[in-house]
Amino acid sequence: MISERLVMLVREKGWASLNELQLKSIGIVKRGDNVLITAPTGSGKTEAALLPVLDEMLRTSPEPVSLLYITPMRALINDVFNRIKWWADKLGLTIARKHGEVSQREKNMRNKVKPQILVLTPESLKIDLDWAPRFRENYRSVRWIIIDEVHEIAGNKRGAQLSLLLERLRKLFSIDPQIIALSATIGSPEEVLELISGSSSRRRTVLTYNGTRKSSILVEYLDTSRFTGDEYWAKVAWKVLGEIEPVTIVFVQSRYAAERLFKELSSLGLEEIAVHHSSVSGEIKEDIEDKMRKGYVKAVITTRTLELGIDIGYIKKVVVVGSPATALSLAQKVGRSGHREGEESRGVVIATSVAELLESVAAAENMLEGIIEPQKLIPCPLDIIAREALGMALSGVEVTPEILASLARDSKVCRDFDEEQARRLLDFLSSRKLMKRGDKGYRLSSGFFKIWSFGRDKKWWSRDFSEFFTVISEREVFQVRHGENTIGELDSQFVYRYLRVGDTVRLAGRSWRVIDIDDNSKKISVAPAPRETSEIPVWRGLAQSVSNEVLIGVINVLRRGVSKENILLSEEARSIIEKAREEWMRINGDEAESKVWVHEKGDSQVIITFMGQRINEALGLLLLSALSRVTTSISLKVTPYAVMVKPKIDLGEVFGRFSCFNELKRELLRVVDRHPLYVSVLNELRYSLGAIGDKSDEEKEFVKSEASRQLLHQYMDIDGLWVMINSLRKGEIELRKLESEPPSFITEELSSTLELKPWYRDLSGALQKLLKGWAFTVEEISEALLLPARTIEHKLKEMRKPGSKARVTKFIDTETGEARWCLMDDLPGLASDGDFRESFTPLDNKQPFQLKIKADSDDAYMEFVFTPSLSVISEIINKVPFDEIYELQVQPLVNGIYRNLSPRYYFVKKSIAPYLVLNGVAYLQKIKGLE
DNA sequence: GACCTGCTGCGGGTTG
Repeated sequence: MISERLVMLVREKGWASLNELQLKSIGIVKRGDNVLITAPTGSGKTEAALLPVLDEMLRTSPEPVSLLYITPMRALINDVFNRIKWWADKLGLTIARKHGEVSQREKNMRNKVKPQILVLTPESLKIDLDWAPRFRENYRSVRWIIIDEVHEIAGNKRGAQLSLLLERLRKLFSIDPQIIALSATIGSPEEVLELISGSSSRRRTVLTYNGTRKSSILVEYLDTSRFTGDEYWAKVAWKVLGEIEPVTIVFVQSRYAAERLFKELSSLGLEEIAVHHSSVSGEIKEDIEDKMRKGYVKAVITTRTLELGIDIGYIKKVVVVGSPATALSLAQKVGRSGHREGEESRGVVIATSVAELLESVAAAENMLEGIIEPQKLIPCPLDIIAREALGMALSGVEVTPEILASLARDSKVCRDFDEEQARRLLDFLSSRKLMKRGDKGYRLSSGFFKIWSFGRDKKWWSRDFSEFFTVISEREVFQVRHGENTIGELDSQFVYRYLRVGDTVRLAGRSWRVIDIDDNSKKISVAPAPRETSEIPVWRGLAQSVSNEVLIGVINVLRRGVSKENILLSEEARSIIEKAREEWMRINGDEAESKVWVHEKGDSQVIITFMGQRINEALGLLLLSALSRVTTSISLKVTPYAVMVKPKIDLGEVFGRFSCFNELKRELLRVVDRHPLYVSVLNELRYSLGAIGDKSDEEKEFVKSEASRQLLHQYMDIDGLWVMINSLRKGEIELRKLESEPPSFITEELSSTLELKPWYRDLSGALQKLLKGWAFTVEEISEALLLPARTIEHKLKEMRKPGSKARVTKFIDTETGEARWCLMDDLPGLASDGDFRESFTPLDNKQPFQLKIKADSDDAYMEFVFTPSLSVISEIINKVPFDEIYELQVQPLVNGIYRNLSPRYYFVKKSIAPYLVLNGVAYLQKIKGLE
């Protein structure tokens, strides 16, 4: 099947023969189909794709560049480059590699010695298509494209980007290169193949190869519920220590956990172990990988970094600490072990809670059954399409709506993208000055280089030009500071979702009270706080969410017990599962039909749905919107099993409000921009669409609706929620009250989940808009904006200070005695003829009062005596030698019992001071009258 | 103290 020359080389490599996968793939690849080969790591995939292509290349000695080998990771490029180079050198083929860390010198060589084979990242391909006019011409002769580790990008925005790039390549040179994609076991191979095939006219073939390798999974339970801090880690370390058989990979869920466990294992006397995660330098990582190949280490503690890509030699065993959450992630981790033909992959999962235990068993069952989660791509991500439009313009093309629409459609990134939508996108980019109309279409405009800047005339919001080519956004963190000292960093998603001013958070081994959160500078100021029970533990609540497939598996385990034979359970794990099953059966009995249970306790309500994270997230958003009409203090927790909400709400009534899907969707869209994750989604879009700079406050409807759409798609399942509501309405699912306690693992899971809190992006802008022309109490504002009162009050106090963009002030509503806030500039209007006139009108203007004023908190008061009329007061105030008053106080001249009630006003501009003095007098006279 | 992935081209000039 392949030429003699290659066969000789296979022998020279020392291989007895090609393996089953390689033999199978040669025939299929030679047919010229677009192929997706799914096979476990270490089964010789690279050669399976490469050999038939090399064979063809030998026959035709094609022009440079004829083979593109694309992989999503730099480390993998270096690895693959060296492997292919061995063949290329022997066969007299030219080869080059390209990624961000390849030296300029090596990159420059490409134009001198043209490579027939080019190994590169999707981002480097984009650079060539957008920005390398000279080298780009070589792509004309591309005949094969191998895409390695395609499962790493098919489900995310990099996948959409690559799909668009491949389509651009086809259209640019009217070519139809053969696509050969390589992937680990995935859930939706056909769709992935379709996405990268785009408009190619070649036949599609999926080649699935499971090999002879079997897996066995041991699930263990470690009860950590009574332990915290050092004790917790000591317990985990002991457990892990007992599992290590060289070489073992131990997967944990955070870099911190990796370092902490390493320390603990070392102190237990374990030597020859290492830590591997993204913050470890590349050099050290390579050294560790080398030691693994040589068997010089006993164990490596790692995050996901060792799940990806390169060859790490023979691994005896894999240990996973915590819930694997998806069968895909478990399969990829366990697949790292037992690379010898015919040998088992051995995985041990250590669950640290009952829910984790159930999820681990379910994930293991799914994995062994081959139930792997499908890749879920956001359909039609406008930000990614915009980047391709800009990229084409950067390459000198005038982009027309026709070109853009057919590119998006043919690439399958956006199947129903029409010219009208394309025109709207291009018009929006033009309105943001990234593009402008040319003779035939849209060209690049100077605004593009203001965002993606070369360093000259850089604005504070500018990004480096090179960042234009990647869709991976920088990990955003808030810096936590106590005075001048930096305490640590917190992930922005964590902050948006769970942290508010006034909360107590645990960080760097102590408790801190949050004093201020500045969204612009991404800084949080804190002060030491006494230990409280209500503090927020940073490490909880943000783990990867449990997939629906695993959730269904959990329900099966609860109904039927553990069914697979190759899942081993420790005695303890088995009895814990039995206990959980008993509790489950106690409330559900043997009845097959689904129910939604509602359990009330005190002022809170637990809704047990078992419908998964995404439906429950949507339900949470719906409850947030419903409750916001009733109250201002809402507490909400979301898990895949249940939603907890405070205060209680009549669910039947809430669900009854919607008679069709569109009504439900409209309601959710109304409140979605207050969802804490909205900010992160929006931030990701803003740069691609140019929605930044001065006008960022008034987000254009265009950007807002795209951000809402992506948020709903990514984190919530509103179709699923509608199915649930509709089934409840039709009586197919029962809404039943649960009188007894819910199963304890559900309560346990809820208690370790953090409260979700609404977030307002640009809160001062929202307050400014709301307050315009009127005056509200904090309670009223908090209700209107769905935010806790203390957050509002904090912001308003900040906004009254000089220098604030929209200054506010507060006065007393004499009718109710409540404080009302308004825009400082609105005060004269409200005082003279608004509904609040009474609050600024003294009942008696003969009675003398005393006025006390100071410019700063340390200053002494200036004191004046006056009788209340606007002109008299203004005259007095004008004697004050400063424009900004720090504190202003009005007192009755005669001592009385209400002397202590003298109203005080802070941060007052001199021009509005007379009105506040009148307000103080009116208030004092009112309560005097009440005496 | 969630995790992971990526990131100018081209040609002319100077220096050893």
